[in-house]
Amino acid sequence: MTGQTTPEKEPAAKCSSPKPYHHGDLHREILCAARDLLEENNIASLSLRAVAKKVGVSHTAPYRHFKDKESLLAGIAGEGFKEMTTQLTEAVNLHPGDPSAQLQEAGHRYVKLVAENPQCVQLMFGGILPCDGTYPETRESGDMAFNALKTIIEEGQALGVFKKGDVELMALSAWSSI
Amino acid sequence: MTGQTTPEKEPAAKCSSPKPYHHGDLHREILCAARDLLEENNIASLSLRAVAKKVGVSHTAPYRHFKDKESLLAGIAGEGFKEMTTQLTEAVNLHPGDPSAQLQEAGHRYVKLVAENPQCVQLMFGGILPCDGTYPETRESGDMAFNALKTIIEEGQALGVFKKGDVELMALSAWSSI
DNA sequence: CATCCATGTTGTCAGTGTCAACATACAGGT
DNA sequence: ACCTGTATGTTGACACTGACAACATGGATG
Repeated sequence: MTGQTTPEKEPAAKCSSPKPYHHGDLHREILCAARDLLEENNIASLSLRAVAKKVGVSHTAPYRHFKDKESLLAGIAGEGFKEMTTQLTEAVNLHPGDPSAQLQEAGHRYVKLVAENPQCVQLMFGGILPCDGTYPETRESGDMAFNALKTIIEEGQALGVFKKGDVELMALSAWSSI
Repeated sequence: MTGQTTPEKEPAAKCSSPKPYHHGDLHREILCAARDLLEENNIASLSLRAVAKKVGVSHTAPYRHFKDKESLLAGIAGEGFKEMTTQLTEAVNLHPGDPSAQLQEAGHRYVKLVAENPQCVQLMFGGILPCDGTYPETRESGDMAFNALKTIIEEGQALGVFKKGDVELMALSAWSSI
């Protein structure tokens, strides 16, 4: 094919990956494939090699994007937290000025998220990953989701809808009870 | 009967195992060793072979006592629940007629148990094991612990110390918040 | 055009879960 | 006392896995 224009690659979804080199954003594709395989079975039976095969690369290719298996898991958890943040934010935007409805909507969306991605949620909250600073990105994403929840409660207190009290503690309570 | 001519074996702790054949209660020794190794690292890095080596048997010996690795994990979780039931019961007996103190004591003991056996607790509540009837014995032990907690709350309500309400729900709340 | 480095592949290794085949010793019937 | 079945333990093997080293490739940069 002489008229070889740049091998057009699919838009590669929505992620913010700066450098798609040879492959079209392998990092993202691996994350997606891993997430799919994770939900198909369980965490223990997720293998890097299966992920690589699903994406269509060699069995060590993932090591160019994730230090080891746990690192990949942390990546998946991070995506989960981002998704959760999105849901919480949408819940807020859907009911402006009504923290009570926001909280209910948030709860509803959370249940749905758990129902659809049980293994991923397990990964996020199951204590499989170390909670220290081993995976800063994952931790950051988790904090964002936590803050989104805290925001709802703070707003509710400001408007007198929720009882006053330690926001941190209340958020933590709601957080842990899920 | 020349008294106990049978080769004297150590009391083998407190478990109810009827038939120590060749080895002296391998089933129990495997459980103990597995629990130790589990706490030394984490669930993912616990291997049957390491357990077998620690006990001093061949790498397939555990298969005579546990169907597979998950089954062994379920056994460990069961032991954990039994231990928890013991702690809850002791908390009750320590403060007869004072459900409030019972609950506090129970909480105290629970925290201690978590601090000393984090991996085991993770196994019990982390959702790693299937919650359906796959491991009846484990489930039964778990129910016993749950009932022990329920008992405290019921007694508290009967004595007017705790607010009335759905016992099941309150217990579930306390249960899940830990 | 030369070079570097991020990316991807091949080959390899030790470790793991699990099974089949075999060995052993206790139990109960005869 | 012997025979025999069965619960228990061992040896050997297999496929799979995570991880590493060495090598290949191609885009970016000078």
